[in-house]
Amino acid sequence: MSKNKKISMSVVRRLPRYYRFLLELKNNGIYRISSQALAEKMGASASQIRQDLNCFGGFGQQGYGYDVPKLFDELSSILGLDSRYSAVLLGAGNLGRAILNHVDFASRGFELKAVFDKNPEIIGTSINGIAVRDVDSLAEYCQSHKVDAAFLCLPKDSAEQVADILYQCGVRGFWNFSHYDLSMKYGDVVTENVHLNDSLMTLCCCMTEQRRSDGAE
Amino acid sequence: MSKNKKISMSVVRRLPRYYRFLLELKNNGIYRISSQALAEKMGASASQIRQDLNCFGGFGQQGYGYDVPKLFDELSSILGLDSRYSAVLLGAGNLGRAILNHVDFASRGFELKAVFDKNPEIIGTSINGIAVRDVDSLAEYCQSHKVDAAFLCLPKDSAEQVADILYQCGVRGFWNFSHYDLSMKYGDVVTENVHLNDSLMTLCCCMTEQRRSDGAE
DNA sequence: GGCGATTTGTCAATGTTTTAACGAAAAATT
DNA sequence: AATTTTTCGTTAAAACATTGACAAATCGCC
Repeated sequence: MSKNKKISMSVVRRLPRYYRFLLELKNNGIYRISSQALAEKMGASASQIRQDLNCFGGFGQQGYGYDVPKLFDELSSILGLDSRYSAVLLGAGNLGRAILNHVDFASRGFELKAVFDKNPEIIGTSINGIAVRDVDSLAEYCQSHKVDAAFLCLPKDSAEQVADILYQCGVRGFWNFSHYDLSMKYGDVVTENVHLNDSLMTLCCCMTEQRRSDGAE
Repeated sequence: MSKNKKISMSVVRRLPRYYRFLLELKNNGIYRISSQALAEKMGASASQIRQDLNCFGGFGQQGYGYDVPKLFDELSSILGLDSRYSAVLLGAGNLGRAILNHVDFASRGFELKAVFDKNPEIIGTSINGIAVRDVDSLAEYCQSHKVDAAFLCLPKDSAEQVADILYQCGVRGFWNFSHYDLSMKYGDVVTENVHLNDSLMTLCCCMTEQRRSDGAE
């Protein structure tokens, strides 16, 4: 049913947001919505919504709109949320632990299998029911277990070291919180970068820009 | 010196990365670099780098390239990192604490002044030397202290509640980790969203897309 | 100090993304 | 059952972003 054209990254980045709004509609018992109504709710243009959804096939119906539960299911499928990608988390520091506690992996298509760190004080302890292992045993673990994805919550230098091991063991998906640029070295991996420091700098930049233009007015 | 044309968001989002690479060059004692060399290092095109930097004025010199320390200083200034925006953090749960411990606010132009939460068990305790206050005292605090920015590390519903208070007290910069859409309601605020769950879904989507196209080959 | 090599700043061309317009299909209404 | 309204899917246009090309400026060398 899906059109065989590559989906642009701009569209992919909007899909999770559609998914969220559809879920909310569904939970509120709304079973039908028009692109216009959804656009107003989301602060987007109706045209964009129709064009985005049409990348994957015509889910709507003229004169009616979109069937909410159906569209929601289609989105889940497009996003691949029914997957069970096995994942490991690297670095059980503040950030890693926050991710562990805060993110619901299962509903996003991942199954967290193991956590690794190099700090002897926390190796052997348990977080959210998952034991923290010694990072030295990473290669061994990856060879005996199929690992699809890795969540990198460690500093740049450590990230560089573990990335090599992970890549050689066939890991091709990375959720990268470090400043190490994976995609520079490995061409065939899927990388999703989350750079918190960059994000905060961007905020600072925009606030400063606004302040300057306010002053200039 | 800066050209009076609005900088596009695409450019702004690249600036922190330039900043990072420039800092590294500077730390390595490299005081001069051409757009070509920087492009290779960053995996970008030389043309893009020249065009990006030129939005702010001609920092380079023909036949020579760019002076690293000078360019670094210019970038700091463009990003506004010498600012001292006063900030408060809302929500001292896992995520909030991780942000507190993990992010260096000062070097990104912010000064964290206070932390608020609604959980009685942690109100009064101290994180990183900053006392956690009762969120009920937020309005009072904001009225007696100038607050430029807020970091929202709480669930959607709570975010909605505090956003109103913050906006009414004049806060115009938001680092938003919640799923509440601030920019929908308030037009004149600067919002930088970090949606971890969306990010993970995006990774899942891209991995699934790759898997599908691998299978089709 | 002159000359070839280097490298920027900028303009033009290309590619991508968003918005607008409209025919066609289905629903709602009379 | 016919007509009006709604609303999609699609095509065309506009806006925006990236890449390529080259003249002009500066550097480094002889």
